[in-house]
Amino acid sequence: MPEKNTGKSAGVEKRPHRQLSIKDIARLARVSHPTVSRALQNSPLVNAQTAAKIRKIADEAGYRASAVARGLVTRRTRTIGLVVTTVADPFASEVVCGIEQTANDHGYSVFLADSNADPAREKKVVQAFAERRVDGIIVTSSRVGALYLPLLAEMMVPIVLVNDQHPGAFVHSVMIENLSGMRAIAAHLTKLGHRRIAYLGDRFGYQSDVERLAGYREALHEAGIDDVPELVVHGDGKPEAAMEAIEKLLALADPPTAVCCYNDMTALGAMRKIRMHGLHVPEDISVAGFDDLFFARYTQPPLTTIRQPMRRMGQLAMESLIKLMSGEESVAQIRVDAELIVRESTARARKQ
Amino acid sequence: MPEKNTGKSAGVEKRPHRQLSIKDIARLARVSHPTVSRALQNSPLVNAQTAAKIRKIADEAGYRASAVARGLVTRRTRTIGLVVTTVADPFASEVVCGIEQTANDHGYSVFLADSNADPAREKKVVQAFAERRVDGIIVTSSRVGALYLPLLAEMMVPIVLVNDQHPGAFVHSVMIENLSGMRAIAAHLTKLGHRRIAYLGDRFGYQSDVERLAGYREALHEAGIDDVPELVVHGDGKPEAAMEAIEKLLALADPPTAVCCYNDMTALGAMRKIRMHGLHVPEDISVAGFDDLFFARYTQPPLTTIRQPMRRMGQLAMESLIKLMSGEESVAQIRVDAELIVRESTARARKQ
DNA sequence: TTGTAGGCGTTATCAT
DNA sequence: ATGATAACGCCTACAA
Repeated sequence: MPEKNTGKSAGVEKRPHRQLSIKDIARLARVSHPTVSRALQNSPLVNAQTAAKIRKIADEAGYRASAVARGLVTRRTRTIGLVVTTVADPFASEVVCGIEQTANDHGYSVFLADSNADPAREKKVVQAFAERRVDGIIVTSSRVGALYLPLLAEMMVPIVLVNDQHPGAFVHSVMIENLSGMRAIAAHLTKLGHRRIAYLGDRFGYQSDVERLAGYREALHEAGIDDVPELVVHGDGKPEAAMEAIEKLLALADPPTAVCCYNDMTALGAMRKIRMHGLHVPEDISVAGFDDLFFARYTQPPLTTIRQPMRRMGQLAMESLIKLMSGEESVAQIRVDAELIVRESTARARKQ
Repeated sequence: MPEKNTGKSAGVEKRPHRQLSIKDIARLARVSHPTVSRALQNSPLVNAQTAAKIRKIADEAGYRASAVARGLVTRRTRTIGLVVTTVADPFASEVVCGIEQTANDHGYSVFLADSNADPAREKKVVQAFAERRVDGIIVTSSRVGALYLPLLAEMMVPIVLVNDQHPGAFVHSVMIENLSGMRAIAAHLTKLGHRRIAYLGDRFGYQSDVERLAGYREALHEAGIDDVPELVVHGDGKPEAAMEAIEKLLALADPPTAVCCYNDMTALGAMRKIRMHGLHVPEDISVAGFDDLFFARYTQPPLTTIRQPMRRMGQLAMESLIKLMSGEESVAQIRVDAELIVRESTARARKQ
């Protein structure tokens, strides 16, 4: 029986060629299937010799046990679902990389899904994960996290969030130290003699933006600088919006001498626009980022920023999830430290 | 029976809580399971009224059919494996994004795996895909493609390659028009009056590097410029190596007035190093990239480059794979056109 | 140490 | 139009 038609309307689909099954190996090895199963799992309940023979035969035959059949009976697929706003974002892709490596090292496969910050798509994606019977889920940098919670809760599987904008108290998460990170950047600028320091944020109200803004404020207060509302503007975490937002700053009667950007992507747009105005970084205005994406050291000038250990954060998230999936406890909120990286986009303030 | 211990050594693992099955829904709806199955598949073989009732009940109960059980019987998992050198690469992540979206729109889920260009890992990854019984595989920007072929061939599933460095004639692939793309860039430079134009390539011998180098040469020949071996150097497609490689060019007694870089990442490193030498782009030397990654428009100066429609290429690859998985024919080699994007990193050659 | 007999949750086949 | 029954490929009692 090589192939047979499924009888579907199109009539084009065919059943794929049949793979070797455990029974085929059993026949070849002249033992029963369970014995093959045991041998392949290195069970001590099987004679070492026969086990070796079976493994040899299975190997030569190119036999691969079906994870789907195994998943059906064990009720664990050794699969996780990874939701990300979009992989085409340098921050997300680094985190994904860390997650994937760790998952792989522990025998897990990962289903990747982009949500595009589209609630409808997000729902589809989570439902797909439910049908796939994933053992756990990681959500990275979600902007609509609030929508997940009910959906995800239904699935009855552990969930870990990475830098989520809506940290529910009851879920597990890995987050960067937003506040102290941004405080370090802002303090770096005050120490360089800056007094008019602006903050170019993400969308107003996002958790990480709130925390970073708070860090910026703390540093300024410590340096005896009062809040100046006109120096706080918001973009959306991407270069385009940053180019618009910084216009407001540059149009000020007394423009800032330094700008703390929400992240490196924002800094990228800010630096571009500054240049388009004929101004120079850092001579006319200092610019700092957050994330330390790969391009930060190659911008002109190289970008002073805060390093987030993105891969490490992915790894931590996956390790946490693995614990949870094994029924163990795991730290609910993991906070990782940020590191100030001083490059050339920040310099001493000119004498006013 | 809420939970029971598996009896594994650790003793910590538990069977996850039982999900609703088709039989549960059947009981609730007072029909047989096959009828539920049919109703949920919108089969015409079931009374419209009862079908509606069943769907309502299933929906309210939050029932999700198990894709793993379905996969076992249908022998199709509606799952694909996606191998990428590393997602933490802007080119790859864009392609992945296009693939994922398209897959999702067609009801496919994608397993993502990084190979890290490590043959051992690559093997593990492909074996995992085999065990997962993926219906197809896409490999993006592989640098060790040659290793795959035997492994992948065993799997008996369709394979599509995206910008692979070792295009086997017998596989399906989506590739950018490397030659004409690089020729367009080089021609753009000759038209600007440049005569000493360098080529800063990827690793020597890679298919895409060979093709782009050929395009560069064609353009120069058309402009009546002879080959100058010392003007052709190689990096590895990343900024660090580019910084080293361009040193050779800058150290020349008669350095080039323009450099065609293998890709944008290479250009990023090249521009940085040029600046470190106190030179300016494009006044002292023009620089061009290839890919049009997101940052290209934000470099200082913005980068002249060749646009690869990365998402589109991912989409094409996935669509091609879907056809193949359905047993249809599909174009073996899809070549997509590159588009010249002129920005500010290239300018007229100064009078010598 | 090994084999036998279930069952995991679907879809498919054959009755009815 | 629906229901009984048998796979799918594996794991896991339990029996031998």
